Amino acid sequence: MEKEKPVTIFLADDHPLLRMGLSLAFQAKDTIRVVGEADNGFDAIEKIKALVPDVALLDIDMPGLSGSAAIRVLRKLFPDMKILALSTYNDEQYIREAMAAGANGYIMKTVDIDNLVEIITCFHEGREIVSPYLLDLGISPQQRPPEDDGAAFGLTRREKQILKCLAEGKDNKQISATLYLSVETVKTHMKSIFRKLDARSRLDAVTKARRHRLLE
Amino acid sequence: MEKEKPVTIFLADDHPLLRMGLSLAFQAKDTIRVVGEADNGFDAIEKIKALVPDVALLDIDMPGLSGSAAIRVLRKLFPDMKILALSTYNDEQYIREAMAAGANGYIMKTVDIDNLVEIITCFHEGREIVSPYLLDLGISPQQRPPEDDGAAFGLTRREKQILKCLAEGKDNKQISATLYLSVETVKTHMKSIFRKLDARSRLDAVTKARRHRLLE
DNA sequence: GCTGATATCCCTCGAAAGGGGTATTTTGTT
DNA sequence: AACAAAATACCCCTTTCGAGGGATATCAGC
Repeated sequence: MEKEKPVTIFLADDHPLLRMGLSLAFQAKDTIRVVGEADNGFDAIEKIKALVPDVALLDIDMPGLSGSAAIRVLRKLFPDMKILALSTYNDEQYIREAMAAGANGYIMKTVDIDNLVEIITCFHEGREIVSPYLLDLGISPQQRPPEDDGAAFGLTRREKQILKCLAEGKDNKQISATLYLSVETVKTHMKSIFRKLDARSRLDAVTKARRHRLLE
Repeated sequence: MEKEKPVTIFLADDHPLLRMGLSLAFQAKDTIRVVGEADNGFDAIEKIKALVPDVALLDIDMPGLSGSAAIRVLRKLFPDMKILALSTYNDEQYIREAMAAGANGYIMKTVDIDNLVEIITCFHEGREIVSPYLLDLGISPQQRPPEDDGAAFGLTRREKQILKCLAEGKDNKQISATLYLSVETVKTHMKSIFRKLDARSRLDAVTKARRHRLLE
């Protein structure tokens, strides 16, 4: 049997402990080699551009640039790179978001290590793995990101920040404290968000934001 | 220098990868010895009852019995055990919840491994570590759990129905119309839901429900 | 019988939300 | 410099929430 080159993989996750777990799990396998790590989306993109690994394993929930946003960028830079989203949640919206951003797969952090290794090697061999869960949702991998959402909903930077706070369940007072604004200003922005999203309540706004992947 | 017995520690987290990371990090230190692991709250309680470690490190977000609920139970069984909550979120409410359940400390998963080791050894030596963050929230460790022993989430059928309506963005009036109830009844159930989920707003309730996969 | 859990309904009251304005300052782009 | 867009802040107002109190009725289980 010929000796194959190991699959090179890049890890991005904001939890050092988890990265260590992954690294060590892969070290034990000579078919996979970890070539780099990052703890946020920005860093991940920069390093991946430099390292060009076979596979990028990106956590969805990272500070700064989120995994989904990073995936979107990477998918444009490397149309053929195998990108796997890693996440704590099996939330349907998160999954759709990641897949829409251009991920080739979505993996739960509850995954067993051997399964993960198997998934990665299969991916590298060109076989697409579509879990029954993804099929249930009617999602198939390798979708191209729907023509750059640039327009979004015309939300400004500030409005997106506030929307994000909103999605975290904060009330106006907490949001004002988080962003160092007056409550009145938050209310003003909130009105703009509601108008742009055609939402009638904060819950409605968050639901619509999730649906349209505005939370990145 | 005399040779001390290593601190025995129990790990509970539903992510095998993270547990592996922790285990390996501790293996490198001869001052800490991992005596057991679990991937859910029920299992953790059973094993901890059998093993009686010096320190229990429990993830807050686990399927089945959550970390906070497990902490509450363990605190009653072992009033003096050092219990540390581990979490992805630096959400004030989560922190308060864990501390109220009887945790001695709250640790973010973004923690550096060396810091974690230091924290644990300090704890074992009897020194309480109160992070500036906890102080900001006016929280001090070693609080006794307030009797409230609501096991899992224990939502009733009706409460689940209302929670679902809530997640759809309905207000109390719409919910009452949907379920043929008076608004007052909806409010009563809503209060129960808030209490059980420890939510402070409807958005918060929905967020927590999503996180704990209560919406299906 | 008693108890506990569930479900239903009612009241008050202060705090937040939500909708309508207007106005100033900052920032970015012609 | 001129202009547009964004960000900030405040006013008014009504409705809805959410936290306190209660209360009654049913049904299961001991």
